[in-house]
Amino acid sequence: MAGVGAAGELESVRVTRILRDDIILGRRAPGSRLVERDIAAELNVSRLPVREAIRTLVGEGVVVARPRTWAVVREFTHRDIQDFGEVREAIETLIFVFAAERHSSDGIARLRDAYEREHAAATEGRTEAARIAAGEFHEISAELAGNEMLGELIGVFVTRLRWLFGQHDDLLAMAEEHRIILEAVAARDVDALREIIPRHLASGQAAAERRLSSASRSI
Amino acid sequence: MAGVGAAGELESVRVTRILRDDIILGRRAPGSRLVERDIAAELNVSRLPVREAIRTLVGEGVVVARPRTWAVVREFTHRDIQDFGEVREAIETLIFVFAAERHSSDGIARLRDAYEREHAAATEGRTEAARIAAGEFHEISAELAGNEMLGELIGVFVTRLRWLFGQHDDLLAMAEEHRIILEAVAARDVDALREIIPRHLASGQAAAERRLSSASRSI
DNA sequence: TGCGCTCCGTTGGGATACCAAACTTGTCGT
DNA sequence: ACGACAAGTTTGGTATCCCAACGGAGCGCA
Repeated sequence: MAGVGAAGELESVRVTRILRDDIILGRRAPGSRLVERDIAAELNVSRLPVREAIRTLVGEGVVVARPRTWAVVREFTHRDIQDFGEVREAIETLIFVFAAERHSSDGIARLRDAYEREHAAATEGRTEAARIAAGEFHEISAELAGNEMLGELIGVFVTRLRWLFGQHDDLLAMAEEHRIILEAVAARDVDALREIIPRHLASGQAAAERRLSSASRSI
Repeated sequence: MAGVGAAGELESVRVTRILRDDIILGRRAPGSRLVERDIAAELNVSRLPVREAIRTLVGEGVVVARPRTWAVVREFTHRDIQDFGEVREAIETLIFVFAAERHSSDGIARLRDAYEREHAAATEGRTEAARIAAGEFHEISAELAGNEMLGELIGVFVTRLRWLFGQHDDLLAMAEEHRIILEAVAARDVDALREIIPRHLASGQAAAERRLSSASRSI
């Protein structure tokens, strides 16, 4: 059965996406088991794509696997969130500073477009759309930074980011912060950015901490 | 034949290490094909561990794989090296600054030990030993930084690092730079570090650029 | 000569069956 | 209550088989 997945998409990619979404959306709780054979049965695929998917998610840092036992959805501690925040601050600062120094006018237009879509969605209460646009805001910024390694780096961390910080409550506040960042990038005001970014991230940090507390288990 | 690998080590890990070393040591040239079946035959394993290994190396950024074709050893451009250098500067600065702020006296002792071994090896012309000690210097620093995410980040980049920057010619100069860093970390002199690190990395950068030129092919 | 197209061998992605090693877990004895 | 042991579970790996997609060589056409 199944046989061919859908439209040329690799099964392993499909499975990865499904599991990743399950984790990010909380359908698979931190600490819950990821049993290859069970997941394979659920999704009507063999163990192979599931294995690939789990490896990928381990690489993305949201799954923990020890040899010869089941993998589990990673349980983050307050400490992890704090550590992650520190690293994130350095990376995001780098991105926006580079973006400020190197952007083209066309790039700024795209960034502004993403912001405006985010703002509109946030205003109208379209939660999901606002989050997607906010994500694009960051993606475009990484692109404007003109450093592909930075893009790869983000790629490794983006799942964790979405998982831990995807719950930013106050969408309007986030959009407003993005507006401020946007203007600073457009004005190539590096000094302002070095001050703004840490504050911007701090608010998401607080949301992540709260989220962890409410769902508290782990260590 | 083969059957059991060695002492509990997973085959996929063993294969990964072999391929990684092949790449880092130049036994597999940039652009050369990594054909699952061939490698499996060479190493007397099935295709699965080879697949895992290739995936891992893709994650480490030294192999490029597109669906349904052979993977190739990544070809780095001057641009890639420069981009990587920029990112590395930010990360390493973060590491040493955190290490300076948070280290214990015990940690400094270990760092000093690594430096002294590096210096001794460099003085006596023991190239390999000097490089290993230099690597440990960085590892210990990352540990002292007290941020596990930073450790994970380094883990993703360390292979690339070893590959691109592993050819630092002047071992004595590198050891001397590490001494300066060591003293700054010990003295918790963050400002000095923010000035030192970029200079430290620039010398390795130059070596990497030279290396790429001499082995020039690629784009 | 130079360009595009087709065809075929190659190659990875996946399915299936099976086995060994090792991790979990529950039980039993002290 | 606690530890050793046994049984069940789960992954890691091997061996095959099949298929779709890719790469390249060769062909034909302009």
